[in-house]
Amino acid sequence: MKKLTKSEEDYLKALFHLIEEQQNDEVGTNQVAQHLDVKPASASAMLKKLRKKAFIDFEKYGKITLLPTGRNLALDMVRKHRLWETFLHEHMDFEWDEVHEVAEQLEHIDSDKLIEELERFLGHPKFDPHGDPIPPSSGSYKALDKPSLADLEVGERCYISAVNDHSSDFLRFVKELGLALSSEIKLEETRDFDGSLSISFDGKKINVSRKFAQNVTVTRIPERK
Amino acid sequence: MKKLTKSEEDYLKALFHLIEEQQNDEVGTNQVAQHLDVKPASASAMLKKLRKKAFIDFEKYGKITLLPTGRNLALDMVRKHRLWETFLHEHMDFEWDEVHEVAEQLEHIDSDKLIEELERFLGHPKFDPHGDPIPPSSGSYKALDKPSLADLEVGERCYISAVNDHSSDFLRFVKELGLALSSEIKLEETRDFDGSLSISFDGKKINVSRKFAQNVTVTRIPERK
DNA sequence: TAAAAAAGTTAGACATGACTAACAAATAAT
DNA sequence: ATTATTTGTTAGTCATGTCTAACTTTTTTA
Repeated sequence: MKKLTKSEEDYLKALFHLIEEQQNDEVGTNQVAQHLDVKPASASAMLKKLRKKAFIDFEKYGKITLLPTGRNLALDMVRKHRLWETFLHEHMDFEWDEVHEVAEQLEHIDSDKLIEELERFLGHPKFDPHGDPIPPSSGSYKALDKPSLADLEVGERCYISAVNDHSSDFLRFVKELGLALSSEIKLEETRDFDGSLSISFDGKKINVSRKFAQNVTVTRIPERK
Repeated sequence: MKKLTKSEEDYLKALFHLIEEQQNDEVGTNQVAQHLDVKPASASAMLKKLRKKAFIDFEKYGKITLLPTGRNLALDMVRKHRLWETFLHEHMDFEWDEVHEVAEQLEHIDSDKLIEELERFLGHPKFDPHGDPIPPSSGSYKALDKPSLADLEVGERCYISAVNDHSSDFLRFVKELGLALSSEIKLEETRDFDGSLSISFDGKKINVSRKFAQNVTVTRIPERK
């Protein structure tokens, strides 16, 4: 799992907060832009990038959804932010209104060990200085985060390990395609304009939508050299 | 004093370390590049930028010098790095060989208060986990860091408050120009290709070299609107 | 001291992530 | 239902900091 840029992390966290704050989960480009103090055009570009990486999803002109992977990453940022705020308040003599700005910087420090140790040092706090809950380490269920067909790189091969949509509609479609758990699938190409994918298996090559691909959990086949 | 970018800080710290490590202070572009794992061309560009900001000095194809301002900033980075290393080692259970990488990130956190508090929290340590000395806060003498003629922005006005080169050669030249402590000087323009400056005073407009300007300490005259 | 090697610079390209200006789509108001 | 407004997108620009390739200067060495 490759490292995110500071900006990518900021956007994911912003999306998470906007979804939390508003009871409804109708998050739009302009809200994100305003929250991060950038212009809508900039947000638009970054959101497209995050969609391509399958952290979020949205249709053109539509509302934005945090996908599980993106949500986990956002939770991780919130967790780090609140642990650092607690540290600043309890040990560095920062007032509750001083902690945010510095925590905003500290949350981007990349070290799993540091965060684990920090949590231990602080005595596994459940709440930050503002009374907001500190999310638990996502380490556990992050490990369980299975890749979907949409997470593959072009050229990668995989087997289907599960399907996540149990609607008869979806299952019927899978069957119709001739896809089975034993099929060795290869990702042939992805199309940026609509996120759809081309896959091949059993000598056939077909197109599937991104939505479809996200609902198919897979096991990667290591590249043979 | 405007904030430096992460890269600028890295380059200043690299220069400081290269000068320290080698007994001689002959630091070149390629050494800097190698130390920071970038190509010489990249280092060349950044060094030019730092020279323009008067943190360092060097002639084309020549060796690099850290000017006082740059040295202070570098010392600040070293101080922060070593304080964080101490923190990681003593409180976060990091081994001596694990601290560096994370401290490398933490040293760029921008908060004077945090560093002061961290130092207090650690009990004002004199040495880091590797036994390297932790430089004292430069806060004190940083405040005394007087701007030179070369630090002005184009259009700014100032009075001369002191000259730093006491050679008769230099002093004779100042007198010859007709410059006096009471002269109101305005920086007219700067030329990137050789760093020289155009200044005006008493109705005259003259050219001086960057070396010259760096040896003239000034008091800024606030802009009148 | 003249050729070879090393060190340093410039020019031009690229990625990231901002911006503005112009346009398109969706929602709200009359 | 047809404007008007808000929301979102695209195209093109810019700054930062990196890169490669080609070139120049300095230093080494034979």
